[in-house]
Amino acid sequence: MPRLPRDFYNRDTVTVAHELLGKILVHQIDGLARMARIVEVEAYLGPGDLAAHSARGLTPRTRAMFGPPGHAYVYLIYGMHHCLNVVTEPEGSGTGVLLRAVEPIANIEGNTRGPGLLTRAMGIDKRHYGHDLCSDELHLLAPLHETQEIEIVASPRIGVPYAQEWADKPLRFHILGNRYVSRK
DNA sequence: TTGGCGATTTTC
DNA sequence: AAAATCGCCAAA
Repeated sequence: MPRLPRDFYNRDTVTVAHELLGKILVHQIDGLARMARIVEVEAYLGPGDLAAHSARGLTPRTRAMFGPPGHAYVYLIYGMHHCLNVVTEPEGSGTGVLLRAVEPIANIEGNTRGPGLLTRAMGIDKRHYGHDLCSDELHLLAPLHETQEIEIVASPRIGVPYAQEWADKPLRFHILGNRYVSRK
């Protein structure tokens, strides 16, 4: 299967979010490839998006989100869970896509239905902050052909009621009918 | 230096 | 419905 090139990520964030659905996340640990299919994501559109961390501006924490596309923005939430984002658009944009749920394919143990759960199951944590997603260790693959056409459902993002008019925008996307989506 | 809080998950 | 748990960041 072809690995997604950096150019894939250097595009409009909503476009990338849509196209990430059905792609395969790969993390190599001790020669073992943990693989899972992305079934749910959320788009964060930069400093103007009040739900995005980058709305706070360039800080030590958001540095990776303002970095070049095709890298990982990992953060710790509620003091106990890691979340993985894919950085999109040209360097400095502060945009990215949160991976919220994946479907296990190979070498995966445990629940993957939720942003904190999928990072745990994939073995991803702060060590991967700013990590290159075009690397041998951590990258994404495009299936040669979809087993079936993917239907995308849009809905408001989870857990951002404070973001005022941005709270209700339909920037969460998931694969219609997939059982590994984090919520009904 | 300090205090409030969060792109969550689990349990009561 | 509420706890668990800690790094980030704005304010002082």
